[in-house]
Amino acid sequence: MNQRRAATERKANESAGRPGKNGDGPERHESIYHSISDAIIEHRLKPGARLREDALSEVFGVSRTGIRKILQRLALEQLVTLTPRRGASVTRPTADEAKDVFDARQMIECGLMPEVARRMTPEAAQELRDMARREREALKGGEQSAAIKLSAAFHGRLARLSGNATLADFVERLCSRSSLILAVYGNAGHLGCESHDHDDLLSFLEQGNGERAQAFMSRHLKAIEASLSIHEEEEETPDLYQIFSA
Amino acid sequence: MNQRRAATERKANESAGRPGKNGDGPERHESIYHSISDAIIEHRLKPGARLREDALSEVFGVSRTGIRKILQRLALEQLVTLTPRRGASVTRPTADEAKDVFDARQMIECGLMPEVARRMTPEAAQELRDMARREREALKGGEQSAAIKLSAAFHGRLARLSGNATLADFVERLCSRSSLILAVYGNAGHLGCESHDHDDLLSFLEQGNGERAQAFMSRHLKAIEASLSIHEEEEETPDLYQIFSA
DNA sequence: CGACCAGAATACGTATACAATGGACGGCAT
DNA sequence: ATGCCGTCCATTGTATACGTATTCTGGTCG
Repeated sequence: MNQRRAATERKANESAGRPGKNGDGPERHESIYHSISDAIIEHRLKPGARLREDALSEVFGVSRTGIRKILQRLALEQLVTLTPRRGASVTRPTADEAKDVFDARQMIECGLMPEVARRMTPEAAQELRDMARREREALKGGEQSAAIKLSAAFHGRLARLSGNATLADFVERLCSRSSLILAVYGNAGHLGCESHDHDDLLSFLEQGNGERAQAFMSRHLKAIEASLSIHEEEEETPDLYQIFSA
Repeated sequence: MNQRRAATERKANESAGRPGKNGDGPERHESIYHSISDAIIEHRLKPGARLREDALSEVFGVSRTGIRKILQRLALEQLVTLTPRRGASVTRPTADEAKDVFDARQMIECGLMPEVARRMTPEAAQELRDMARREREALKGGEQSAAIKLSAAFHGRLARLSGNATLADFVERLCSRSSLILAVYGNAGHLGCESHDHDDLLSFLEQGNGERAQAFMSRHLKAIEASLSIHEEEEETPDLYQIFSA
């Protein structure tokens, strides 16, 4: 009955992120994982933020064991960085990593477009249009965090339509990391995806025109990358030398 | 001093996979991880094999906590499957997954070839030629398991030369999974990579001919995939009926 | 003779307790 | 007054113990 004790204390459930759906069951960890990963993707947790194990365990009402498992999963997805003996913190992507991620998205997402165009169905198109609409509304309403998450979800859903689960997983991972990159190198007020880009892309896909969709996706990703201000932040102590010796 | 107790008992060290380099230090987990992952890639642990936590903890002389961490990491790389309440077992890839993996390799590895050709250096070429030679020797000597691991390492090293660490990680993951696929769907005696394919590929890369290297890689991967006998295996108990009723 | 149910054993999931390490603050010496 | 060193605290890493579910086996009933 140890599991129930946390539920009995009730404080954990009150402060949990999603009060409605935290069952006692085994999907509890999944729920916590999504709470944390959403918070990172939505920039509620900013790069560099420390994630202490016992703080998280207290917030979510589970013991440190479960938190550690979730933290390790997030670390393998490179959303958090695990420093030995120092704990976990939200990953701060370097400029090199940012370039790698966008190059990878160029290759994979663009390469997937022809197959996506081939498999596009009216139902899927409708669902994607809904997502694009909600993203536009969130953007207009000033809810940046919701817009970022919806944008990543749009790209992920699109990749999933290709039928290749492995590549879709890769794309989802890349989109999550892109959110982090936007948090570090993005300019406030000018979010990555233009408001109507996703709708335009959908039009090409509904026409079954994979080639134009591929070219458009390429421009789309290039535009996002170009909107970033990539400048290697100061690293460690060495920059102090070049700052004060100048 | 709890850590030392296992070392004192000495039985763990005697039966450990790599007796030489298991320090007490924090890289112990890394060593165990590689022991298990190598065993899977080399088909010493076959798909479907159960991986009991306490058995592993006894073999390696660490407690179940550390084993669980390693098992979860392997699960995220899809080398082992974690069934709730049932434990861990070596993943048995489905035919669909096999197709996804090889399609993904087509897209990523082929797409990487031009950049690899551009960045190829004499030193890197020499290292790759050594790996190809060792793979050929292992194949000739009948050491299938070593050849499989070297082949995966060759493809991974090649991808790493592109300079894109993210895509290189993806390729390494795909190569590991490919080893599993070969174990399930490969024909004994006819391993995936032809013995001189890797050498031929290296020639194109050394010439800086990215286009031909890309085309060759595409044929190379298609050849491997074609050499598999993809047939959905029987699932569960029903196969016993059709085996013994025949 | 076969199938189903029950009990026991085995193995996983979770929490908690303990140990070790790294950082921070305060004191002391120069 | 400042710089260095020692001690304390905070936080993670690891192990172990307990609870629970699943499975295998043995017995009984149809």
